Amino acid sequence: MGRKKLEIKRIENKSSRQVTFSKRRNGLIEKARQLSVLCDASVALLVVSASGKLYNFSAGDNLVKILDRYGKQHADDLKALDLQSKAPKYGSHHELLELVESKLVESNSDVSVDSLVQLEDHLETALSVTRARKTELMLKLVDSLKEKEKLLKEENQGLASQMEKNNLAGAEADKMEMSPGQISDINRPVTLRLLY
Amino acid sequence: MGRKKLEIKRIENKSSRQVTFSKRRNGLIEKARQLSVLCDASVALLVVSASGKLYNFSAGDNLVKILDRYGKQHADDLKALDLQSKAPKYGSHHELLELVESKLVESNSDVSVDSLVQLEDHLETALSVTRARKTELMLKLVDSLKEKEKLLKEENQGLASQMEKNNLAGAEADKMEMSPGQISDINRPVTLRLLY
DNA sequence: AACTATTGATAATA
DNA sequence: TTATTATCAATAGTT
Repeated sequence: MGRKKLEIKRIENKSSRQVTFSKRRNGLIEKARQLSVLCDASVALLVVSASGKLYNFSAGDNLVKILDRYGKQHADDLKALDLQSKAPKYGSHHELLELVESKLVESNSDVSVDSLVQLEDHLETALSVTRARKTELMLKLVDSLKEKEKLLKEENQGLASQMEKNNLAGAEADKMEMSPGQISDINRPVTLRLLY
Repeated sequence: MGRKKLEIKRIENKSSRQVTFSKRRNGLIEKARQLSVLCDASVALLVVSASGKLYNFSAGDNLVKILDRYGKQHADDLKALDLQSKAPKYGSHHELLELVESKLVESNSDVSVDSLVQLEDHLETALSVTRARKTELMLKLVDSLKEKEKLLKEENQGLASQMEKNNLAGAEADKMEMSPGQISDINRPVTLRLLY
């Protein structure tokens, strides 16, 4: 779409790569917006430049909802993420507060509205990503607890039925301390009451 | 880019909306791929169709890495922000809805910037409340599941020890089908392996 | 799914 | 960066 056909491979010239990045990034965002409007869809787009700067866009729904949805459908892919977040790399509470404070001072001394808008955007994206991860982690925790519960119930039932079997065998010999009736009326119902 | 200029607004005809969605989604993904290759960038793209189906694409890095990277980059700022959402107690859900609704009616009849600023404040508060409640409810769910787990474990242990007791009594009479050894070596360890 | 007439995007350029 | 414009690419409507 230009004066010449361009092969799709890394542009070696640094400045034209930069120009192309800027143009195509804007084009991509516009296309995303159009898709969202035309087809009533939600679109989230994250672009990280080679220099590490992140650009984000979302339409039709906020980024949180889209990411949440992704998290639910791809929980398995995200295990690595979970593991990383379990070993937090954050400093102490005190350190964090100091950092935030310094960022705020920074932004207060900079009077440009544009730069504040940019900062707002970055923080909002970061917040969205973090919220999505929080939600995802909590959902996974709930799932794992439910799974544990299921296994425990199975185990419990297995033990109860095994016990009943043994009790019947014992009753036959009339040597039991506790009758089968006591077991099924007192012990088993406790479990059932708690779980159903 | 077609036989006719297309206005960028929701396509009302369902089937042509579907066709356009499919075409443009593919186009968007191709553009994302090209940007990634040409400019050595990472791109993540999530698209949710009106019918709720999710399509995702990423290039240059996998989506998890892109999200994770950005999350970490700003994790420090966010930790502090999260702390804010712990304290406050708000009115009922119903009250809140009424407030928001009344503000919306107000703002539609009054276009002043001031009133919109006020509305923004109110809505942000409502959003915070909703988030806080979500988190609170999830934490409660987690707690209740953990409590269930604890009770089940106790129950399980009770059953196991009761069973062992019965088995010993039975063994004395030499009428057991299953020896105590089988129970403690085979049945009990399964529980332990699954839970710890 | 294909096919094209058109519009849209953008590479080179300034 | 921003603007221009000659080209190439995407796609809307059609088969």
